[in-house]
Amino acid sequence: MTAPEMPGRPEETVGYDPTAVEAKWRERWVERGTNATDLNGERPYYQLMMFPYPSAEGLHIGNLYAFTGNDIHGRFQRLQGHTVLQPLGYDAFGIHSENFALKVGVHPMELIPRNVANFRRQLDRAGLMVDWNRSVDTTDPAYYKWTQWVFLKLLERGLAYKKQAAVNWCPSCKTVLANEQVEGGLCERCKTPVELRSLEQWFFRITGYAERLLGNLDTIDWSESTRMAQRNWLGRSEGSELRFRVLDPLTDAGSAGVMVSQEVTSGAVVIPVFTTRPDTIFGATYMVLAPEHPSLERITSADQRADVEAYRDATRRQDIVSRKVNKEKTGVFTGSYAVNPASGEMIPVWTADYVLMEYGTGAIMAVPGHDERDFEFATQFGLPIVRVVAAPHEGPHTPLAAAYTDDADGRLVNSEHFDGLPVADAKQRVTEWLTRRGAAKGVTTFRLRDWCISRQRYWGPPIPVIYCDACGTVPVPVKDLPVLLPHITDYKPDDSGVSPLARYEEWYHVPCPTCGQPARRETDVSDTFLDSAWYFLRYPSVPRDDVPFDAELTRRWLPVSIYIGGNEHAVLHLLYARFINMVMHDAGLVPTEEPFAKFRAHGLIIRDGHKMSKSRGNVVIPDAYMDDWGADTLRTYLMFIGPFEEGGDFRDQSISGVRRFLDRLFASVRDAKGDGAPDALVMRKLHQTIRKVGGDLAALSYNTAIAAMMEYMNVLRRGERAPHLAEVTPLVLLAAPFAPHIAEELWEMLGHSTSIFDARWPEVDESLVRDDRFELVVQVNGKTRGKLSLPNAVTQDAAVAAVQADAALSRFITGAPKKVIFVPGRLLNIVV
RNA sequence: GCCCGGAUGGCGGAACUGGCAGACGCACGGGACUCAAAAUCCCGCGAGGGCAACCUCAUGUGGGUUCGAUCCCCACUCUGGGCACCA
Repeated sequence: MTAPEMPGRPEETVGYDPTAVEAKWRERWVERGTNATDLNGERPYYQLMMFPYPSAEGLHIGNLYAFTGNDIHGRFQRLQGHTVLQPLGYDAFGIHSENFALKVGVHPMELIPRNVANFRRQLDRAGLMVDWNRSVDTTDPAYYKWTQWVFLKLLERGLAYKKQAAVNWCPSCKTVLANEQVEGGLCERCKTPVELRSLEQWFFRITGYAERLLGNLDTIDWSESTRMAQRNWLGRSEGSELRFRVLDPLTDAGSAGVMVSQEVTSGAVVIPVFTTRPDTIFGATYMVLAPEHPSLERITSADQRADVEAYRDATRRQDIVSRKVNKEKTGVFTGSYAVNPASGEMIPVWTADYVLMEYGTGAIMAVPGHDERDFEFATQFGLPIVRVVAAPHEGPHTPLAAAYTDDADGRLVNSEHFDGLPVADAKQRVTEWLTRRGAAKGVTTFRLRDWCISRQRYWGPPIPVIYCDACGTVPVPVKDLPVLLPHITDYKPDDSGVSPLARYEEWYHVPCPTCGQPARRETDVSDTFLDSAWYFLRYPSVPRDDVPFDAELTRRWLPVSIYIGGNEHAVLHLLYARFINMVMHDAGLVPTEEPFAKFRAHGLIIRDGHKMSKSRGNVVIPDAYMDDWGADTLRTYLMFIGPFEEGGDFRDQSISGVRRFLDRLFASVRDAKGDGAPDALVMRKLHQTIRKVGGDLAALSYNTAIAAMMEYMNVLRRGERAPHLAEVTPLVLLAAPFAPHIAEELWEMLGHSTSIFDARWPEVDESLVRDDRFELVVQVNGKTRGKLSLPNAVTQDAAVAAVQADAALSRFITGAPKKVIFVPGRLLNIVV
């Protein structure tokens, strides 16, 4: 021990110097290789945190919050005897970096290493148990070589394809956005209204995995809110596909009021529609096709052609915002009629942009009586509204003031032989009936679209494909990877719809790998989300250069034991990562379908009741707090603010309480003595605390774990007595995950020459915790009136007798007890 | 509009499976130490009443179930988030 012994008067020398202690242990950890993971070690535990984007501003307090919560869990698992792999890397490709580089006029290839170095410095200061031997940087050719390999793997498995598609185009970022990157019609990055543009794009067939991505959600240990967000995003609906015959306007000359017999409609176009309410088929009074529907032109009558084309052109030009914000419905009659397959009636066919080509079949049967949108449209254009469901108090002709969409206790009306059936029964019966007439039942539709991964930008991994006039689309051979991103000075995007790389002929001219003739490279780069969709597979295999991930190591370390990150990635990153992992599993390269056995979203840190923002000037700079208080105090305080999964409010005032706790911890160890026997009551509290903290750490309930340690500290330091070594040594271990530097220092003061993180978590001694007496809560008529200390084995009768013998309690009992509720070991309630 | 979650002292928050509401910390008040201050240590700290022992009220609002409700049920208010013309 280095400090002088001053039992009884610790207050004069309380306190420690975090700056010196933390610097010492940062160095010592590097020297000893404390944070390096032996990948062949026993009981592997893969502790993963979402890797950061290394911004120029440096580490954000939100990053630090997430990483600290992660680190504490990882350190705890290590103390539990696991070999913990806790890697961290950088997600440095993407529009964010590129835009920033353009703004400050520094090439991203110079900017990113600078930012990474600054991040690394801050991360080291925070005392994270990160194995830097297994880091990744998505912009490093040694990494994106394998991102390109992932693309080729999907191409090989028929999961990557190219198509001309209307895509979301941000006129400000000058690039295509994935649906996930459009929020309310605005670019999530720059808030510019997104336009529709038709471009040739690479897509991943994630929709083919929708059913499994949904089904597996029930099998993984994730926060319910995250799973719910994914379910909503996948948006599965089950229904039927009905076939509507549209009479050919050329041969049938169909017009209002003219019934055309089915025999003369042989040239009719059949248009499938998807519905979740086949029971309302008799109420389908018109049909609507999306303006982009391929059959629209075929069915439009000559006299309506001009109107329909004008409408289609108008909607095409319109950006998503005005389509979605303009609530009033627009549409045009096509001049054609379709046959309602249930009633045989002729119903008009319209086109309107409230029907989306991307969902279902791009055409609907409109049931204005029982669908709000159809009701609005029918009202606006004077189309017939027919009631086919009636609530208990309504009849078949009760007028509809609005769409009646409630299907709980309605019964069918105006539906021929189905009249009177409750909706639930009708759904089944009508579906069966329609199925016999050519409809398809049990059809599922997803809201999810295929993942567009093309980006017409510079700062990303080039998509590894070559176009040859003779051989067509040729994948770059794996041996030729990586397709290096060239260092070009003019990487500013333009309106051309192609990547800046397309301006560099010397780069994109390349001989065809198959025939050797002159060919051209793909000039688009891939979406940043592809970089992050597989990085967790890479960590254990760094620095292998011959494979993306080693078979043996992957089998040993995957799936990830626990993944911690922000809920803002609930539907983007987490869904893509699950998809890519599932594909790799199908390819036999990864042991499980799901990459993350357990996922927990951490909360957000706000400050003084408000979200942190530069404009508000309330941003917490981690460096400043580490200077003033030390990293250990900042870490512990962040975790003490509130439940880790909920976040909390950062208040400057409150941090002092945590620092006081660490000062007292330091003083306790320094003052502890080894002679004599430890105090029995203190030891009981200690072992209760060991149990409590262990349980809380496993459950990420860090705030209550810290409270429990503080509570123990209050017991430990009560009175003038110097603590006993046996009373403080386990406490150092409990505090170690939170405050690793001071814990190492104290561990050394306690005479250890190896790292505290190579020690073991203290065992709970149940014999110390157990007590043969307990505090019985005494209630009279449900009101607590006091408590009695009684033996554990006390019977109800004995407990009642004890209460009656106690003057302070028995005075509440007036008359004979009517009823007695006795909860052994806890409570006695006497009802009089 | 639909789907999740939340609301507890001056503040952040705690409370196992329906069983002592307010742990722990901050702020605040009082005391010890000091010439003094800071630091440190000790005591108090939901509201109202009482000299006191104690009593009454109290977990967003209004009902309900129960011996007993912060916890379960119904209705509502406010609030955070997700989805949103998805047929």
